[in-house]
Amino acid sequence: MTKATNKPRWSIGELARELDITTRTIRYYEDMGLLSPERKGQTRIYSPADRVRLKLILRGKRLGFSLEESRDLIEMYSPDGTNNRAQLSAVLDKIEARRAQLAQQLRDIQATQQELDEAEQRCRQAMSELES
Amino acid sequence: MTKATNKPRWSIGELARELDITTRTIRYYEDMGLLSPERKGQTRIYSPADRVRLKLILRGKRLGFSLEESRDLIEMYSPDGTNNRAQLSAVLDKIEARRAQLAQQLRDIQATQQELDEAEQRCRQAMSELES
DNA sequence: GCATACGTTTACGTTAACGTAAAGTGCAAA
DNA sequence: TTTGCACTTTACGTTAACGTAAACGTATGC
Repeated sequence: MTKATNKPRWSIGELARELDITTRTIRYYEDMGLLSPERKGQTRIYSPADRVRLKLILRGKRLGFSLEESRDLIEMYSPDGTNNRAQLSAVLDKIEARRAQLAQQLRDIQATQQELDEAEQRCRQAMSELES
Repeated sequence: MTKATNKPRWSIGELARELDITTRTIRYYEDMGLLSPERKGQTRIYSPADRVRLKLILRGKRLGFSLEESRDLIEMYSPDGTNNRAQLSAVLDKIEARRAQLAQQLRDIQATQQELDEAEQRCRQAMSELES
């Protein structure tokens, strides 16, 4: 027996509103091969999986990734046509490389946070010294 | 008495080689108002402070910041023409906003790291199952 | 029947962040 | 002196990631 609960679907406009992007952007990601929603006639219909992929892309953008990089990442998550040992090994290498990049970004964030702390200190100091 | 030790200086080529960027890039940052090195005649001469600013820009790039954003950040670090209370208060607001963004990026990194962990698990699992 | 709202494709426009090439300057070694 | 290297300016070219506009289908309410 299959589940009776119909899975939720979204229109392009609904997703755009929810994620605060334009429909143009969503269609562009599809053109770039990052999404491939179902079609009901001409109209695009997005599944929960499509929505997840879209959110992953937006998360990548917040981290400064290019669409190409996000596509790469998402492909690592989904175990699709990766069957032979050489391919799996290549994926492991890619994962390791990404990990190194993320570690670098983490260090960069921490350094920036610390400098913001110091800047705030100096700022508050200047304000307190400003009171005659 | 002033320090007798002459402070180190760099040519544009030296900095480019050290930081693995092109001289074009460094000049572009100057055009955008992110750097303003001394000149000896026509030739640019970079101080340790210039070098720090350049490194800050590159760190910003690794975090996906635009040059505009990096310029903003660097201005927060250097307490230049910020004298009156309104300006200082505005800087504090900017600092807070940056902090929020960095916190979001940190969450994004952690989520990505975790998904990489899971992807690696599945990958290794697939490899072990591949041994007949 | 017609406006309104949503969807579609096609296509040209825009911006940031450089790349690349041309043409010239200044100095040091051969 | 000329060759070569590093520096300079000017200016046009390029790419990613969309924005924007035109022109068109389709359903829904009045």
